[in-house]
Amino acid sequence: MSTEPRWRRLEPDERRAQILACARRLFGERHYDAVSTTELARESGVARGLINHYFGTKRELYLEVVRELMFIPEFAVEQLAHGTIEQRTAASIDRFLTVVERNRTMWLATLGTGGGFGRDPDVEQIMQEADEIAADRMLQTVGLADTTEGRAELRAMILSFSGMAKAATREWMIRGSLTRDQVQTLLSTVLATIITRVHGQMFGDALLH
Amino acid sequence: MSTEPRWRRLEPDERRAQILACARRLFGERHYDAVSTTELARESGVARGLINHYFGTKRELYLEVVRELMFIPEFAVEQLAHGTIEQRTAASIDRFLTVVERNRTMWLATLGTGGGFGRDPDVEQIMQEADEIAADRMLQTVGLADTTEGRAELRAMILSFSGMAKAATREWMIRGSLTRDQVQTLLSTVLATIITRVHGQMFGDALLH
DNA sequence: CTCGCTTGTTGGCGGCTTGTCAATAGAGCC
DNA sequence: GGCTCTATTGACAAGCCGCCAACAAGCGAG
Repeated sequence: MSTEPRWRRLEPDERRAQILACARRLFGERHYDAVSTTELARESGVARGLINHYFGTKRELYLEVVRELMFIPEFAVEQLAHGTIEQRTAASIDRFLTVVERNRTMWLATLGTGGGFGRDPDVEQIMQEADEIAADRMLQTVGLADTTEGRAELRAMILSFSGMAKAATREWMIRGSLTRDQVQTLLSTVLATIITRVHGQMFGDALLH
Repeated sequence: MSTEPRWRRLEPDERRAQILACARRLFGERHYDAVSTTELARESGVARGLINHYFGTKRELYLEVVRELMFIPEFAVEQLAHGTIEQRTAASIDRFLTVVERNRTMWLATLGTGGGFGRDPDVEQIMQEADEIAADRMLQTVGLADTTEGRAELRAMILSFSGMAKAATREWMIRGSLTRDQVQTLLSTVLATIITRVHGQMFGDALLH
């Protein structure tokens, strides 16, 4: 009789990726404790114990999924260093929205609740790191990466701004209460305002041109 | 010998509130599945089964906590209908920050991560409802409650704005990267910009005075 | 071709979790 | 005191998770 193996032996990376993909799907459609490791294993076509072997804990697997989702959309950073502040912010926002539009599914997944009760320090930290990377990228894109005066404050305000960017894209893509053009106008106007008026008012406006 | 009762019989509302308070505390300091109903019951000084009796499910108890946290800070809505738009937004933001500062703990708990993977439709919906109430309240406070033209869009933009408000208060209260005054300047300037420039540009600016 | 080694993978055990439900016992009322 | 109502308990069954010893896929050496 044919002795076909009962299971295939995969490279760790491969198996890991396979489980991770499955976890991404399940955690994407239901919340944490409505997904059991038993189901996770069954869907992955794998023994339950293997999940612990690769990720230690259901929770760690979950965090891995979050981490993966947050850091993926690293769109090309391109210097748009010419033009007025208004032009630069407009171009920057346009680029941002295009990327968001293109990675729609992924982006919606990372959006989640939009400021939740989560109260999960680990998730919180992952988000924060991702946000900071995004903020620095934004500073760079607008061509203010090497601002010295009030740099920390500017960065903090960009971080705040990104809270609005998330909420606005949600209005656009999920609720449909704003069009893309309206979001474009809203975000670029506000970003320009933050840089010129708010930051300018606080620290003088040497950085405007 | 003295026959003191082994447990006191309380009014349903009272017992409910007691458990809820305890749940608020525990869910506040640890994430969902790190809190067991056993612990919840022990801390509440109550049998485990009673939790199910009152809330049905651990998860429903959790959602109840979220709901309570989101809707509590209903600060007095006071018409600030005089002054320029700038003055009104400034006053409105000042009021907002004062309330936040006063209910610091509560607010931080509701803040959470600021746009998470949560992926919990129930929590999501609760947040959304709370946000909409807050947005309407904001419209009212600034004295634009009865705007007719582009009302839906204005509301959507206020909702987006509240994403920034949350992020900014986080920068201020948790990370300390902005002072309260800076947040005040940032938020009121941006809010005024949204109303006058952005909304004004889209729909004409009949509503400015 | 076979043996043997490495290590990816399994399967079941132990402890703990959660929802249910019949039984229990506060506390107000007559 | 006794009766009733129902808030509350406690134990039970099902299921979940982390652990770990045993198993076997696949590869290289002889």
